[in-house]
Amino acid sequence: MLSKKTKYAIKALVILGKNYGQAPMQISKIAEGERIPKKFLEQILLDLKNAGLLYSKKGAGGGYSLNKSPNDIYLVQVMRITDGPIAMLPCASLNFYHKCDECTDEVTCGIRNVFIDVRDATLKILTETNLASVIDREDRLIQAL
Amino acid sequence: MLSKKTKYAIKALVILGKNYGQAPMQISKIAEGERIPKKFLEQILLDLKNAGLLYSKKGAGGGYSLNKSPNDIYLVQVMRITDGPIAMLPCASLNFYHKCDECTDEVTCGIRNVFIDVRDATLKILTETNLASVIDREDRLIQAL
DNA sequence: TGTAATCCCTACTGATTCTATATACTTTAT
DNA sequence: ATAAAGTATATAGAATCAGTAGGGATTACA
Repeated sequence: MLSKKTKYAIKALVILGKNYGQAPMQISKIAEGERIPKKFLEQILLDLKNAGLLYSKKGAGGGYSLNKSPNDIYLVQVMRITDGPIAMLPCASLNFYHKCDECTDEVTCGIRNVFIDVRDATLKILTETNLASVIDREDRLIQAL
Repeated sequence: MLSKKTKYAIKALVILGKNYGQAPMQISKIAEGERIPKKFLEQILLDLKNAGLLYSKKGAGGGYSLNKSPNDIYLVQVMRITDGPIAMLPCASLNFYHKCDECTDEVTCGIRNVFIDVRDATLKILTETNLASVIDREDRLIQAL
């Protein structure tokens, strides 16, 4: 399961993606619109900013905006910032690898082998899906109604 | 991430798969071989038994064995027994669906839409991979050395 | 028939992680 | 100045995870 942190992060980024090119948007506005606890969202957006995804402006009239185009922010980046590994096993992770405590020979581990396939399948989608794509999906879903 | 419970469950099932057709195997033997805490493994095997995957025999000379062929036990079943949902979002789960607290309209949610795709990609592998396949992967990995 | 081996079942506990909340500080526009 | 924002760190309650404990029930076998 995604943590709420990651879910909130993606939701906020989608909102900011829809707002791309316009004036910065305040945390409180996003928090209210998406029904996310404001102080929690503050931390999350700060993480995303420190990771380079967001630009922020302090003071009156300040707020957050995307630091790059919605076409250049992929879900996989967000998830790695907020949740860490994509893989379901530590020994199958590309960016957060570590050995399983109890495992004696990971090279010939069939379980790891399967979960590397699962990771690759997941990664394929998450590295292809950017914010623009998520927004586009929403547009299509609305059209379909 | 998979819970350790699920990882242990799969490991134990793979061992029992390799032992399929032979005499039942004791918890302690599996626990030692796979370096899994014995009392923890007891609980896990009990769950798998109650779910119909294992047969058990009490008393001296007793133990556990698979209740069906390694060809008929799929990873998706095991994971649903021990970890629950496969999907990364509750609102994207087939077997453990529930609504996201903060979500106002899940039908047009682009995030959900993406994670349904992720779920399907994951599910494709997990519903195709059975214990026999995991064992086969191990054989191939050993051959490749 | 007794005893050791084995699985069965429930309760409990310590550690960790998650989901926030609290408090105070810094920067900026007006 | 003052108010509106983001920045930063600490704290806390709840939930979950990972394992432990202790006994109970069943069975094989001497």
